[in-house]
Amino acid sequence: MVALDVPLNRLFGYAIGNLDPHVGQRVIVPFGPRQLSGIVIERRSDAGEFVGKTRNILAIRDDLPALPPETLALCQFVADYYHHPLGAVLSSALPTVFRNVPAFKSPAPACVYYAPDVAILLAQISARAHAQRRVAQALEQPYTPAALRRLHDSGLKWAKLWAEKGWVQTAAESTVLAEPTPNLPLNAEQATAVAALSAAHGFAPFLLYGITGSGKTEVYLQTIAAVLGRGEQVLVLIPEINLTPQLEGRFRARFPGVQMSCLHSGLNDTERAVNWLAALSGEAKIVLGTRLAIFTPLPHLGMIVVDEEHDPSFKQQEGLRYSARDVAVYRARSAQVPIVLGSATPSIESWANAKAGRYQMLTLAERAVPGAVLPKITLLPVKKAGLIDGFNRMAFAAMHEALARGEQVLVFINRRGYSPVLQCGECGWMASCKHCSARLVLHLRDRSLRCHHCGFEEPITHACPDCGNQDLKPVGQGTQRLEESLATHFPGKTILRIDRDSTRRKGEMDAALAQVHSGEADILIGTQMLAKGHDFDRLNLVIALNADTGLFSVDFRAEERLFALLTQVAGRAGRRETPGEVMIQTAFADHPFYHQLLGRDYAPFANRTLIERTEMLLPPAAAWVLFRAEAPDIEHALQILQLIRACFERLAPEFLLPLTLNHPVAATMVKKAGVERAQLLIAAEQRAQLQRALHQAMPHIEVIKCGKGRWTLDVDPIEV
DNA sequence: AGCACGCCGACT
DNA sequence: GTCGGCGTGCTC
Repeated sequence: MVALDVPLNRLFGYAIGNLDPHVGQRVIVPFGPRQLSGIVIERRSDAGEFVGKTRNILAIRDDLPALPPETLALCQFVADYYHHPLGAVLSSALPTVFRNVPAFKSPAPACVYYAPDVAILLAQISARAHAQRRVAQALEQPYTPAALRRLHDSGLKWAKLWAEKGWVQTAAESTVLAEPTPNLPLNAEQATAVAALSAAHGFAPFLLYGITGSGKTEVYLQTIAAVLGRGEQVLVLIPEINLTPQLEGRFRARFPGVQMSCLHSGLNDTERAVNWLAALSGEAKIVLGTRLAIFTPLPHLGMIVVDEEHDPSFKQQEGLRYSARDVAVYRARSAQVPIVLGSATPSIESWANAKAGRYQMLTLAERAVPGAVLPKITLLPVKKAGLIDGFNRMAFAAMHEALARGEQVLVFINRRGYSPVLQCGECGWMASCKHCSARLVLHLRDRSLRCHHCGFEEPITHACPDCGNQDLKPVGQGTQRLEESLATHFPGKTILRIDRDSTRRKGEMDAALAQVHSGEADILIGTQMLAKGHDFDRLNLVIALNADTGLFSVDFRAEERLFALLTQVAGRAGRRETPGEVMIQTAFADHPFYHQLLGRDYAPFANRTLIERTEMLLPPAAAWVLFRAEAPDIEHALQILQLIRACFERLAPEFLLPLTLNHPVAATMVKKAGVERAQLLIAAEQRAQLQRALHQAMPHIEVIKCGKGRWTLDVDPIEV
């Protein structure tokens, strides 16, 4: 029986001929008129019902090792739980080389570049070649070609050039010579956490709840040292952000003699395959990667770490909609190893598990740097009359003071473009997208109106199409407009805007960050992109605008995400000894949310949120699945969902009774990229009840004829 | 998902 | 007379 990447929820049986395929091996099989690459799932002695219909396996691909049974079992679990065909799960879980019919050729062994004496190298490089100097400085530590390329587009080219001249040396990756960076001293809480984690054995889930700057990474590093000491492998999952190189660097510096495999979106297929194979063979002791890395085969797995476990990027939002965090917990249980979920703002799901005693909570409430204090948070009211270009006067005053002290200021606004709405002053018409039920965003820089949902773009309209009025007004504020108004208020100051528009091209983000670090920029304007991880030495004042938009969302998880976001934004201020200051402009200063944010303690917020969820039977107090349908018109989409709902209604009472069957409704944004969308929510108190019902209903749902429409299933959706 | 087969409109 | 539109149906 072979699993193939086709959207059919079954395996396909083939005759083996004179071949001897093993379970887990990759085979090439005929499938209709084409040839596909598949994975052997099972060997059966009887041909059973397929007598006369079976065709022969064409070839066994032994260029890649067979998948170990644990990996197959993990994929089978994911296929069952997320109701996705096993072949499709395998296809998204494995490196692309497994999908291709041509054989995989292993590339030349990896090497690293390093400068034995950085001073000599730097002396050869012009003082004005900032980028080259940055790369040269980095070569104090050994760098792989991939890491060099990430450092700078031409990083590898320069390193090769310097190697020819003898200033830089190469070595096989495994023979690295650097001294490990020393362990940082632990405070009492960190020491307790490291001791508990290092001593854990068997399946033991931990929630490492540590405030920003409490030194969670150091806890991971010292725990990992203990696991490596036992000769076991460690899997570290991290969110999908551009911080992988920093973390990778820190790990490599701490464990210089230890082979480490990175698996993230910055790698090409070959690099990915090589790292994956190193993990499978057991050579790589540390695997550091984004959500996809959860499927990496690890014969000697000893521990799993999920850093920033609350981060939404652990949930894949298309195709196989799995949660890498949840799969990680399942994997830790089946492999009987400890797992650490770390966060300053844990997901309410994990919080509930800790409160119920299913996870052991480890708390880091102190900042790791002695004497470092938490930033002071102030709420500034937004009263229309008192605002200057969207700013409260106090915010301006604070900015003036900070700039006068020679510090940097970060203004955080989660809205790019010039203004989110272009409106007619006469009749109230607003520019909206042809293909989506959404407003067009005004981008003055390239004189366009753009849809942030489908990418539609058109030139700015100068007269109202409804009433002909020529006085169209931009309403509201985006990053570009903010940049413009701050330029007039702070003449002579360098303003740097960092959003998706200003960092679209490769390398622009790094260049912008370098500009911040070199001190060239005085005022930073940033969106979400800037909220995570980046440390700026001279930044002590952060101002957050329009935070309220997250407060009254239709999505019940919006508050939780806003808390995490503002905590991260606040983390940018005063990372060193100087206390930072965070000013949040809000029209709802009395809201309990802000009350708890000001307390700077996530626990009361999480506890209140958990009580609310329990009272309202929302996750994690209930299990949810969401069917989404899309079609050229909304009626068609709703009708598909109605047919799906009917499949549940026909279930036997033992399956039907535990369910809450809602009715199909139009999606919050009905129309997106030209298709109309609807959704159907089905809930139950227990995940298991929901799963049992789904397994009963799916065979009937799969045969529904959808015409021009289509449906998808999202188990444990995180966005509704 | 692909890819074939199949049955009706506008073209050299 | 054909080229080609995309509806339907199958893949061990």
